[in-house]
Amino acid sequence: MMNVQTLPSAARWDHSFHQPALKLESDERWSDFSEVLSLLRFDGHLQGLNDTSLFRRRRLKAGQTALGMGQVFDGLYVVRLGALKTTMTHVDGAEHVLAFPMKGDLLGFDGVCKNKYLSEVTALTDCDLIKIPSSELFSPGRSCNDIERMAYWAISREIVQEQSAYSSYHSTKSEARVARFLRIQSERFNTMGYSPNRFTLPMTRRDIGNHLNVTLETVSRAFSALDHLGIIAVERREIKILSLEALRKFEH
Amino acid sequence: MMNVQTLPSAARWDHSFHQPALKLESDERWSDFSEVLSLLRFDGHLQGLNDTSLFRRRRLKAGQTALGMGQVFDGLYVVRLGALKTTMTHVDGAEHVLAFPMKGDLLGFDGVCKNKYLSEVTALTDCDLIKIPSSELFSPGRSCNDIERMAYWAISREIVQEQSAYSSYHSTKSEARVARFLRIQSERFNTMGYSPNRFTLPMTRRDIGNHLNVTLETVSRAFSALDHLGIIAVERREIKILSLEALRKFEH
DNA sequence: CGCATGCTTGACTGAACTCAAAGTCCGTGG
DNA sequence: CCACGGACTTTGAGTTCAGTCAAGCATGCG
Repeated sequence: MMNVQTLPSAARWDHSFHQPALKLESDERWSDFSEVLSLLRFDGHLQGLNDTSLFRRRRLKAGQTALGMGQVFDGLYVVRLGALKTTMTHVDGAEHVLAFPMKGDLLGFDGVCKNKYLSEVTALTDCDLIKIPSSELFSPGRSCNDIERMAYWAISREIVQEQSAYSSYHSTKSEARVARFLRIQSERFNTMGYSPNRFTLPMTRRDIGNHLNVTLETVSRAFSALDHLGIIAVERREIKILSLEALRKFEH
Repeated sequence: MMNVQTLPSAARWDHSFHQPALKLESDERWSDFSEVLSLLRFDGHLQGLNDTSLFRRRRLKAGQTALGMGQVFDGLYVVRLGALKTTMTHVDGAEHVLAFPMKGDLLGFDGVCKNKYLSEVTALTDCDLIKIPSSELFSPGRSCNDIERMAYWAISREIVQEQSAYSSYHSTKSEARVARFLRIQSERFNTMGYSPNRFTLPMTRRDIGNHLNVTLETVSRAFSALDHLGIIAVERREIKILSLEALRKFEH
C-alpha cells in the first residue's frame, strides 16, 4: 500500500538523463538568470538583468523529498534535471498524485498564498533543482522586480497546464485517459528536447493510476491493449509511440 | 502541435501597451480598494493604499458570458455577487466544467500567461463583478504595485483551492464525490457569510455531474440516497444539511 | 395552455474494481 | 556466483458500480 520509491527503477531510468557523480550538496550558489529563463522557456524579455540575483542549486537523490506539506514557504524551484511527483495527502490519509514535474517545470508555487507548501514533492529520479529563495521574490522594502514578474508568469503558465491536464482526464473511458496521458508525456518530452517517440516513464503504474484515478491494473491493461493494437510498444517503463495519430484517436 | 508550452512570442509584459479600446457596455467606475481586499479575504496588509487605482464594475444577467475562450486578456475580475461557471471546451467539442466561482472568487487569471483567456465563464445567476483592468496590473514603466501583488496572491490562492478541489474528487465512489461536493459548497457559503446549512445550488445536476465526472442521473440518485438517509434534505436546488458529520463520513 | 427544460426513478448492460496468482527485474547477501 | 526477496508488472475471473436508455413528473415561461 505504501508507495516507496526504490533505487532500482530510478537507476535504470537515469541512463537517459545520466549525470556524473556529484556531491549532493543543497545550498550551492547559482546565479545564471538566463539559464533559468531558458529552462522556463520564457521567450519575452525582461527590462534589466538583475546581476545581484542569487539562486541556489539543490540536488536530490531518487526518493528524497524536495518539499514537504506544511513546510514554511522558502522559495520556488525550477527543475533543471530529473523527474518528480507532487502529491497531496488528505485528512483521511488518502494520497493523490497531482503531477509529475520535469525539466523546466516550476515547483512550490502553492506555497505563496498561505506561506507554506500545501503539497509534497518527491524525487522519482536523481534531480537537479534551482531554487529561487523567497528573499529574492518578495522584497518588503522595495518594489517588485524582474524575478518576481518572471515567477508570476511561470505560475500562471503552470495553472494553465494544470487546468488543461485535469480537464483532459475527464474522459469517461479509462483507456482514453491512459492514451491521453501518454500523448501528453510524449509532448512534454518533446518540449524538453528529448525524443517524443521513445522515452522511459519515471513513475510506477500505481502512480499513473492514482494520477488518472484508475487502478494500476487498469493502467497495465490499457498499456497492453495499446501495445497489441500496434499503437505503442511497451516494455516495462520503456515506451515507444508507434502511431501518434492512432493514440490521439483513442482519447475520444 | 498545440502545446501549452510553446508561446507565440507576442508581448508578455506589454499587456498594457495593447490596452484595448474596447469599452464594455457596463463599464462603471469603482475604486473602493478596501472592498476588493475584503471580498478576497486578503488578510495581509499592503503598504500604501493606491488612491489612483481604478476598478470597473460590471453586471451580468444569468446566462451571459463574462469571459470567452480566446478573448484577449484585459484584466482580472472579482465576484461581488452571484454565481458563475467556468468551462473549457476541447478540440473535439467536449466541454468540461472546471469550477463554480462565487462571491470573493477571482476570474480570468488563466489569461495572464498567454495574454488571452483560456476558459469560458458564464453567469448562472445575475452577477456583479469588479474588474481590475490589465492597465492597473501591469505598468511597464514603473515597478510592481500593491494591486499586482494582491492579484498574484489571489491567483496563488485560487490554484490552491483548485488543486484541493480536484484532489478531492479522486474518490472511487460517485456518492462520495457528490457528498464531498455538497460539503465543500456548504463551507463556501459559510465563508461567504451565508448559512452553511441551508442554501440553493445555482447550477444544474448536469453541471454538477460534468464537474465531478459523473452523469446527471448519478448526481440525482446520490442526492436522493442522502435524502432518504436523513443526511440532507433536497427539494430541487434547495439543500438543507441535516448532519454534516454523516455527510463527511460519506466522503470515504 | 403548450412547450422546453430540468429532475427523478427504473431496468439493463458494460466497464472498471477487487482479489488472486504468476512472472520479471534487480539488488542483496550467503 | 547464485539464490533469495522485494517491488513492480501482467493477466485472469468474478463482482460491483455507474453509465445508458427510457419513461414520467414538475416547474417555469412565452
